[in-house]
Amino acid sequence: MGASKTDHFTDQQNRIAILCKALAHPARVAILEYLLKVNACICGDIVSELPLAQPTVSQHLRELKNAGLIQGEVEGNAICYCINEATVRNLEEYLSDVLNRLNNKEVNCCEF
Amino acid sequence: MGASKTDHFTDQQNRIAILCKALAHPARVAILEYLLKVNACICGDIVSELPLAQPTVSQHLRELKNAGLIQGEVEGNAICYCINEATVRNLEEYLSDVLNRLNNKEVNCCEF
DNA sequence: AAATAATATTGCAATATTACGATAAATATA
DNA sequence: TATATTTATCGTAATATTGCAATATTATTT
Repeated sequence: MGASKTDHFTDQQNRIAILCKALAHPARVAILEYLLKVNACICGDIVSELPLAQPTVSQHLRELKNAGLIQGEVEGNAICYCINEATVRNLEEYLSDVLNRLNNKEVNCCEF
Repeated sequence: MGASKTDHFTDQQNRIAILCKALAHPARVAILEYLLKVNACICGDIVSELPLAQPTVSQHLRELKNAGLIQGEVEGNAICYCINEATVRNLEEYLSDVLNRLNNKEVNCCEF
């Protein structure tokens, strides 16, 4: 095979997996951090910041955009990307909830 | 290609990418949630909970374990898995930090 | 309108992931 | 010790991801 059986999982499980997959490559984490660091965020800057060719960066940007983690805006003949806060928050809140539920458990059996 | 250029990124960027990759499949998110829900955490239970064959589940469990998100303990002739809280917290804190830095930015240019 | 600049898309090769049947390994029980 | 039970590993097919050169697209400038 090679394709995952998304039908059998809940919408939330699929959504979290999609968000995580978008961050499952160090280049895409680096893009996120770069967008965080700078106040201008033109695609060309990202290309020169990363050790990857322009088409590769463009592909990574598209994956981040498809997952809703960033959004792009046409700015002259360049494109300005920035972080979509709400989506990052979704993932953060999910993990926060996991930690809360974990702490409210009577036993987390293997944990010493 | 197909292999990512991990050398060119920071340790943190690689670590975050590894954690996210471990959660980049709905089955592995489902495993995490199942471990959260139950107080016993036997591998066989996970297999019967998921719509996947036993070797496939075993493979997903190994990936979660390799990323440090869960740990397994021999329990008779079964194996008891549970969530490694510290690792989940690492990821949650990273995202929390991203959100903080985002809110402290003067401008997040594209965000209306 | 032609040339320039910035980003996206296409096509393709190399590698990784996903899934599972068959089988092995490890432990428990009769 | 033989058998059953549980989980891991191997082998392999199908699909996905990664990376980039070549090229297309879009917008700007001359």
